[in-house]
Amino acid sequence: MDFKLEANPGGTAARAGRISTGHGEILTPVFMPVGTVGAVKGVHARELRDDIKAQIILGNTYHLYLRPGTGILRKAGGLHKFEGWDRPILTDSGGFQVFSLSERRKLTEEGAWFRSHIDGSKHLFTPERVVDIQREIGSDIMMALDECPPGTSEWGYARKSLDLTMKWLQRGWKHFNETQPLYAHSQAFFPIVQGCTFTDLRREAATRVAELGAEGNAIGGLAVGEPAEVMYDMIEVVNEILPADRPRYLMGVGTPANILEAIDRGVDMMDCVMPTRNGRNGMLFTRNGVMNMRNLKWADDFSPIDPESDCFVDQVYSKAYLRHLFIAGELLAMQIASIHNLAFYLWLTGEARKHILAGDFHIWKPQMVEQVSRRL
RNA sequence: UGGGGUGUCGCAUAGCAGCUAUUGCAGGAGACUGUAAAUCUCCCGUCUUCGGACAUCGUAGGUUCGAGUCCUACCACCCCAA
Repeated sequence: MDFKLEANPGGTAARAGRISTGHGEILTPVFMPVGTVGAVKGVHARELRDDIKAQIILGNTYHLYLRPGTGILRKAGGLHKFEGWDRPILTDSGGFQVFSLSERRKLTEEGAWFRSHIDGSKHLFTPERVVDIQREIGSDIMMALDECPPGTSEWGYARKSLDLTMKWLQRGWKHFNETQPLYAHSQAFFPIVQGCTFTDLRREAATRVAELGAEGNAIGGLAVGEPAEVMYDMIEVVNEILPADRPRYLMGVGTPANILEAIDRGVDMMDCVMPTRNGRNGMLFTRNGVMNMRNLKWADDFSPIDPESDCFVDQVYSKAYLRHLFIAGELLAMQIASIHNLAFYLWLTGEARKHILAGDFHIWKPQMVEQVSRRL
């Protein structure tokens, strides 16, 4: 993997860059659609490529390990072939499941024990095992195993948690360097900065992560219950330390406004389930604000979903029709909403890139933040 | 024209003397941030100073300390005979 910084204009920490991987280039800043179980829910590969213009998508180690299992993925020749996606893939390590499945797991120094949410069986995720599984998945970018503590955690817990994450990081990094890819493309390993909402812990974590010299670095443990302003502060603190010549990945963020604020603070890559999950639940993100498509007010609004978008679904379908599909419980409603939202997120990060390259990002951003935050 | 049955918030249901009338659907709104999520929460008779207040089980009477629940009449619908 290689990263070229193309623009880093004054007046903002925002930057534009270019990541090359064994599955092609990624222009940054970039939003990465989430495809946890080997599928971006409700969206197929041609829509991802042609309508959404996705450059890279996610998969999840925990979910793919449980089902279909690494045996099947190896037989398939890796996740790219299995799911029919020939562009880059990034896999999360299962670290987020340490957070989201907290009632079903137990942490030890050795690793994280999970009781499967599918059949209740017990599994141990160690920093080494998680690298091995991601080798079998064949993702272009793999993530370190970490503990993602809630945003409301106290300093004492955050301290202990960070120590564990750092120990796991050393082991995962060592194992990554001692193992080889199983398929014919290279893989990168991204360490993750934790430290909750505490500046001292974040600085320490960022310093130690930077020392590894990985091909890219991630910021985790944000947008998990803390106020947005605190999240922005933490991004700033961390990005002052993380190397400028490597991509920075902000994990799991966020709303369109969150994404613009993160880019403004020097973040290059982001992912989030919001465009797909909220889309399935009737919420549309647009450049003019947010719409709840189930609301009565759209029942007779026959204007296009997004008149300014050149995305197929935005031009062809009306708001009234989409509302009808949601009220009728039709699958198509969720597909249209997911495609629209992802296309919008990719448009937004693409537009940010254009304005960074043009040198007027600092003017464009505040106005766009205001626009996308409206409730329609 | 006889005989039998049934009427509960838009629809469907539970309740068959004990105080606050159940549940589902439909309808309205909100939530969702490295996906256990096509999920979850709230509202859904009227008024409210959000503490409550007042109504209400086809209609009208009656029995009873107390009636959606029992009795009588009427109305409506359904079924079976002609």
